[in-house]
Amino acid sequence: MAEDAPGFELPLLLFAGFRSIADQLHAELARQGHPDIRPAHGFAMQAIGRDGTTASELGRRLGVSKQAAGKTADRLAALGYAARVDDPADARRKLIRLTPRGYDVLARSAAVFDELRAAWAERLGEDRLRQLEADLKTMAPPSGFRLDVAGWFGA
Amino acid sequence: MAEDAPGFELPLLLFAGFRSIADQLHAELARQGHPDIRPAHGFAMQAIGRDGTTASELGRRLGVSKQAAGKTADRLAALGYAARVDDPADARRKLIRLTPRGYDVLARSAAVFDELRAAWAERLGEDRLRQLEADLKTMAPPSGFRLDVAGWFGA
DNA sequence: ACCTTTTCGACAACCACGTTGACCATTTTA
DNA sequence: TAAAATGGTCAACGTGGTTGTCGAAAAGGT
Repeated sequence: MAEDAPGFELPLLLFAGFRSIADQLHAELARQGHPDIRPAHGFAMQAIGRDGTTASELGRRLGVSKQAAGKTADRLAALGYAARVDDPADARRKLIRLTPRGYDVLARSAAVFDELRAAWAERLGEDRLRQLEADLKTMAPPSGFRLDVAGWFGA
Repeated sequence: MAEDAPGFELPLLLFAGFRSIADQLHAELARQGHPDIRPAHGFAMQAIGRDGTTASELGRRLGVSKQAAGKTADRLAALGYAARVDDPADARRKLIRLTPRGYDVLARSAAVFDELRAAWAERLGEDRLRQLEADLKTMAPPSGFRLDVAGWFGA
C-alpha cells in the first residue's frame, strides 16, 4: 500500500499554491501597468475598500497596529494608489481613500483571480477544485484574515 | 446550479491553510521548549540540514543573497540553534552547523507536521487529503522552494 | 610557477514591514 | 465641564531583505 506523504509536504504545497497564484497575479498586473504593486499592497487596498477607512480601522482589519497601517497608507499614497484626506466630520480622523489608480488595481485583480481560478478548474476539473476549496474551508476558515505576513514570518 | 467561488477566495484559502499549520506547529514547539522559533528559522534550519553548509550556499538554497543568509545564521547562532565554525579545508569558508538544540527543533517539527497531517486526514479522510495534495502538486510543484517570504511579500 | 578570475565572508548603507511607548488634538461620556 | 476614549504622529528599535565594496583565499589558465 502507498505510504502517506510526509507531513512537512502539506504546508509546502499550500504555500506553493498560494505563492504561485500571487506571483501570476502580480506578473499580470505588472503587464497591465502596475509593476510596483506588491502582495502586501493588494491586501491593504482590499482592506481599504471602496468606502475608504482610517489608519486605526485599517490596522484593525489587517491585524496590525495603527502605526503600521499608517505607514502602509503612506507608501500606497507615495505610489499613487491612495490618498489621505481630512474628515470634515471629525478633525481627528484622516480618511484613506483609493485613487482611481487604486480602484483600477482592485478591478484588475478581481478579474485575474477569476481567470486563475478558471485555469485551475480546467486543469483539475470544477468538481475537484470545489472539493479542494471546501476541504480548505473545513480545515482553515479564512476568518478575519490577519495579513501581518512579513512580521508574522520573521519577527 | 451553484455559483463558482469568487477567484480571490482560492489564494486566501491556501494561505489560511498554510498559516494554520504553521501557527499550530509553532504553538506546539513553544510548548515543547522552543518559544522563540519563527517560521523563517524553521526554513533556514531545514536548509542548513544535518551536514551544515556555508552562508553562500544557504543563500542559494533559500533564494536570498549570501548577506541575508549570513544574517539569518547569526540570529540562529544568537538563539543557540546554530554555530559557525571555521572550515579547516578552506580558510575562506565558515561552516554553519546546527547545534543539538537545532537538531531537536528539526526532529520535533517533523513529528508535529506528521501529527497535523494526520489531523487533516482524520477530518477529511485519507483519500480526500491525498487528492488535495495531488491537486496542489499538479498546480504548484514546490520545486526549489524560495523562502524569501518576508521580502517577497513586502519588499 | 605565476597571474587572473572566482568565491567566501564581512562591512556599510539602505528599504519595507512590523513593534512599543509617548504625546497632542479632538471627540465622547459620564 | 472634567475625564476618558479615540485618532494620528513621532521616535526608537528589531528583523528580513537588498546593493555595493572590499580583502583574503582558492582555483584556473598559460
